[in-house]
Amino acid sequence: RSVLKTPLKQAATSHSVLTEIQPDCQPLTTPPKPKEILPADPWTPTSNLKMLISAASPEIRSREQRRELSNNTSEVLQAKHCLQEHLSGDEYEKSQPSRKEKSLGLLCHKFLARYPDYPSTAENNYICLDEVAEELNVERRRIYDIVNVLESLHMVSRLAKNRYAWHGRHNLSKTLQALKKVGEENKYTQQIQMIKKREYEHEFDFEGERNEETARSFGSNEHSEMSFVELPGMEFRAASVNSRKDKSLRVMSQKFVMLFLVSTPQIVSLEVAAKILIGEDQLEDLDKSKFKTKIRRLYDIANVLSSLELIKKVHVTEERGRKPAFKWTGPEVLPNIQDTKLETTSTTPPISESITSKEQCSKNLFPSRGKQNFTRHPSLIKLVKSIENDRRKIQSAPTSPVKISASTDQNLSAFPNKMAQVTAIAKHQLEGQSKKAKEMKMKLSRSALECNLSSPEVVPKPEPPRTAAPSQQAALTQPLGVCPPSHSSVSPVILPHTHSGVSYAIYLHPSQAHTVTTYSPSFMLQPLPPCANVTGIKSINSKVLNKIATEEGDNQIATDDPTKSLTAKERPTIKSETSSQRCLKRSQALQENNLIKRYRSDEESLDTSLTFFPSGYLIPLTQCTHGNKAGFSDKEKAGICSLQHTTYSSPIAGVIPVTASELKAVNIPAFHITPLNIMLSPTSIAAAPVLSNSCLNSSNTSSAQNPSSSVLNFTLQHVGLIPAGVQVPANPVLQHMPVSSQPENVSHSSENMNLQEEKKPKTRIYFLLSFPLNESNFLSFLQPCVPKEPQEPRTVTENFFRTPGGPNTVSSLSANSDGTDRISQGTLYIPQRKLEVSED
DNA sequence: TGATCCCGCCAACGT
DNA sequence: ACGTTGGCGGGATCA
Repeated sequence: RSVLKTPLKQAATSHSVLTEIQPDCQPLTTPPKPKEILPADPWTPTSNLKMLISAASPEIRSREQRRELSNNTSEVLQAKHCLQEHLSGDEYEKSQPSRKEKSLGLLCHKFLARYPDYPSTAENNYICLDEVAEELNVERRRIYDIVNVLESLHMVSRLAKNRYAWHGRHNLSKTLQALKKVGEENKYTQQIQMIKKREYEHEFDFEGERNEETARSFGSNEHSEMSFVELPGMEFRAASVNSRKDKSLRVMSQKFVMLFLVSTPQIVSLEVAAKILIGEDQLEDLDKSKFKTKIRRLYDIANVLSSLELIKKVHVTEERGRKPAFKWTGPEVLPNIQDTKLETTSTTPPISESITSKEQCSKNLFPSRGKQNFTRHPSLIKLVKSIENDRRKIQSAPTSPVKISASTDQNLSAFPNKMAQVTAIAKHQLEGQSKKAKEMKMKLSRSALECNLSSPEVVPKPEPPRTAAPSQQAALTQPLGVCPPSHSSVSPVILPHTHSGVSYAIYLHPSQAHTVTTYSPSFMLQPLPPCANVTGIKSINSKVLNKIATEEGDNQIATDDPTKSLTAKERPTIKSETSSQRCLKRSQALQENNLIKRYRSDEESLDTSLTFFPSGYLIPLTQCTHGNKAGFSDKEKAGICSLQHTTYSSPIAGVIPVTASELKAVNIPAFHITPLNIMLSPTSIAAAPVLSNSCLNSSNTSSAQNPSSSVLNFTLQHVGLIPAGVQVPANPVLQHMPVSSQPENVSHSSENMNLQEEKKPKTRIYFLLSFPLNESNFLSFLQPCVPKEPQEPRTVTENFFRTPGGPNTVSSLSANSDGTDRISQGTLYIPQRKLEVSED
């Protein structure tokens, strides 16, 4: 036993060195290992020891242990050491109590080992911070570091006070897509170049213009927005209550990730990252301490991301010297825009193009801010180029191929030695699960579409074998970016995600979030699939309406089983009807009534509903779609489609008879949006531009989109974003624009979108704006963004919301079984997955 | 030594 | 008041 568990720990304290030096002996110097109880160490979840230990306060106990143990430790260490050697030989790894053992990276591995990469919806993967802290034997503070980063990736979401829900990598691809998009919007690429340029200049000392320009462009606009944008968000739910300022870590983490996603080489040095992150507020003059602090934080984030295998450390050799940097080793994120299905696995999307389009978009969006132009002095450009070239010389180590699932072995190899063992262990365990899931996904995706992603595995077809379940899961999981096929029904459909499909809501302005919340509730979404399986997503919506609140509470629970979720839902609100069918009907009816117009959807129509979250970060909407499509009846689809088109033009209002609450629920669903939703906080107008940018990409046609203010108001109110009395004007606006569902429609808009055209239908996008806009602004925002690939609509999602006005809902929510307070805040959120199903 | 980054104080916020 | 979150930076370790 000792072997297993401890190996890690003790092993060489710091590393091999120690071991070598004092292999047997006691570690005089540092009491290395003080560690706590040995047994516990093994990250094994089970470790009872931990429990025991936990009894004492963590710190105290840890310290005491250290002291006490130190003596023993040496012995232990030796033993372990031996063992280790046997085991792996060299790698004794780090286990000791040494600093490394305590590293965030290792801790994160342990943490991750406790949960599957692709948890099934059914399980209640909820995380109790206290428990985790105890089990892992660390102070809670450390767990926050991990969780915060995971939150930024939507791998976890906060449910309540000490609770978080584990989503694993299901939403990862979407999140990454959203982040990429935002990063592009923010022009991080340019910012990076500027920074580099500056550095370069400094060295050589150029003239002034550069500085000024850069500074300006840099400083002024975008960042600020960006920052806000980034607020960390969680996936679906907003769970959060995020009150605090969600500042740093979460946001920082997202930004950091964005940098990788927009960088061509996908390598980002800490220095540059720190500057950009800081820069947002203040241009360059960073003060040193600030810079230093930022770097520290980046290390924290990087450790977690590294544990996730999204990045790995490398060194960039520039003119100056080597600089620590990180290379993205995560999945490639397809640009939305792009065309669809490529088969290439590799990444090679036309970055330049995308950027360009983006830029344009941004310009369009923010016309006023002209400054943005990137600086483009010729001379500068040259510099930049040269720099970049240098940059490319990075030494990165091996990169691991990536992602997807690589086989276990590969993954292992990739890991650093130290961690490797540990990780490996954990991973192995986990991998089984994740791997399977991945495979399934892959298969599915492939079969469905041929995505590009990268899946190593090639199996083209989905196998039916496990299928039922698997398929579902796959759907749930969201495959990495794949594309989507649109398609029809069933099978492939699910695959949710595709990048293109990504919809996300951006909430700008963190602080605002509160505010936002206020007025807006959230609304959300629904998903449906789960319940019925595929069936009626929409129906769900209706249900949702009814009980949204309840659901939320359920959601955790619900998550597990769609079925259950339903029931749960029922109880609260609905109760009876429960059957999903009914829901569906209702929902359908509502939808139809309400709204919606349809658009053409064809099969593809996605149905989807979206949700908006008030939360502050980027939220990818997940969707659940899986079932939906299939589930939906044609009519629904039709109805939906129709709605959209008209929607703005004519407010739904007339149509809707339903109660507000219903509307809320319904509306969204009705809308069916697949596309993006963006919420801006009112305050941050500045932010707006950002948003717009995103939209930009898509481009668009401006067309018609402008909704009249009245419409907006109406919509918003119904949706619950704003209180009934409130008028939009200054407030948020909601709109949605349909893009064409089909390519054609889109096409007109811009070339950017071209690609899309070919492919499938496009999705529609809706935006929610919370800040005051002018009409003119508004228009710009409206522009539809079409995802590149249209994917299917996936959608579903979650739902719920809270409204300011709707205390009821809220309260009910709060009632959740969990007891969590999540809702208390008003936000709601719902279980995304609940419906999902998966499982099967 | 510079690169990393653990540790934990203590403030902000919630309850 | 107390508990939860988590910003922040000193200073210990690592390389």
